[in-house]
Amino acid sequence: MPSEMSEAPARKDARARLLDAAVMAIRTRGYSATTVDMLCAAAGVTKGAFFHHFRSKDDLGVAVADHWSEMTGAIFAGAPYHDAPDPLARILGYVAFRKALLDGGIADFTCLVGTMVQETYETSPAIRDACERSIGGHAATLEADIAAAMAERGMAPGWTARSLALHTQAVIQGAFVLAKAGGGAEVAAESLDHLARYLELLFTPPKGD
Amino acid sequence: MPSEMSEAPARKDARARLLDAAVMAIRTRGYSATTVDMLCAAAGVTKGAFFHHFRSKDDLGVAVADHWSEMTGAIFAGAPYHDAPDPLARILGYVAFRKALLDGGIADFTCLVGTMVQETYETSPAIRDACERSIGGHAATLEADIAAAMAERGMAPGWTARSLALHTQAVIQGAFVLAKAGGGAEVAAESLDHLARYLELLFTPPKGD
DNA sequence: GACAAGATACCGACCGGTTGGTATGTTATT
DNA sequence: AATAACATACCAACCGGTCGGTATCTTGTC
Repeated sequence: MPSEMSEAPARKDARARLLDAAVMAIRTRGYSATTVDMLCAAAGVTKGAFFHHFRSKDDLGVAVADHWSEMTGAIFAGAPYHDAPDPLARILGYVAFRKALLDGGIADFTCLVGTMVQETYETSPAIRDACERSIGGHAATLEADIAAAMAERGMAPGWTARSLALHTQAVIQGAFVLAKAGGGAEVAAESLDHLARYLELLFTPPKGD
Repeated sequence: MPSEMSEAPARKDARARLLDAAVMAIRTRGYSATTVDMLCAAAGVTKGAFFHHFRSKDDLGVAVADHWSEMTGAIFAGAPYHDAPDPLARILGYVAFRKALLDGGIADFTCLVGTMVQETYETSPAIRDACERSIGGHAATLEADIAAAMAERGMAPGWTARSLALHTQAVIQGAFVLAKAGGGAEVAAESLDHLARYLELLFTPPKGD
């Protein structure tokens, strides 16, 4: 089997360059408006190379969603908020980390799979499933901390750790939509502030202990 | 000048049929993947009629966003939650109303302008502005109730009525993204439950009065 | 109220460019 | 010499948009 970490081939291979180009192009223009030709131009390869590595445009869509899962998985796995001893601090640290990520242009901080699934959920089940894996898998990394914070307080609320983890993702995805409509990261940041406030209120007993 | 409410012309005119077709097509497939030809086929008109009423596809995009604003504006203006005497009850009534709207297929309850702005925010300023007007205008209908609930309690928090109104829209938009990825309305409904819980906690003093 | 004149609504064939995709090379690595 | 990794050339279908034309409705004038 081909080793992924063989000697550096001087330049990244066409497949990796196409995936990187696809991430930015789709975040900027969406999936349907991103053409194979512009991907090849951005990656500096020809169409022959594209269809050597991907059977179809939809196949690229699935691959880029998986690529996105790996990219973001590495970023969040290496983030410092995991070091906090208190589960609630880790959860709030996650939200603060996401807020810190709201930097640069809109295409630089918005979510590839969130954008892609809006266009393809009905027409391409394979892409939709890849997007669901990406979002669901990321939400799962929060679930343990949420469950720990609940157990620490002996909470038995009418909601589950999973539903709260998914809710955080809903806020984040929605914040991106508003940022695109309103033209800036500020609206998104304020929404993340509300999310952090909700989490604090949820895990703070109504009467001082 | 031609009266808009003249004798019913037996069938809706082509422009209205095209706008209705565009609402469903774009909610299902997105803006870019929706072609002028399929719109004409769905509306039962020809391309000549399309370009008689709209200068371009983007012009249709702007018109359908405005059409959406009018449609949803009428629905929410006529909804019963406005009758509650308490401002907080009206706010929670709004969230409950939105939850009740989560019915039917995904394309039947998701947001046209939220979908459209994700694809066009960078490439079509006119469409993006129309989507911003739609979302911002809808959020503004919540702002007065939020401000009233704040004033009623003498609150002076670190957030504004507008930011909370926009946050509700972020949750709703994000819930739609998760519904498309996860394939159902249940995830969206649970996120709206979290939103309602946040609003209750926000407007409930931490100590019993 | 008859009638010319113009505006409006709509049709469907057509156009140049673009689309995703293919067939067939050529080159580099093992 | 196999095989993977590309490049070149090409295609049929489709894309948004244009065009000349027609039917209908409105309006002003006598």
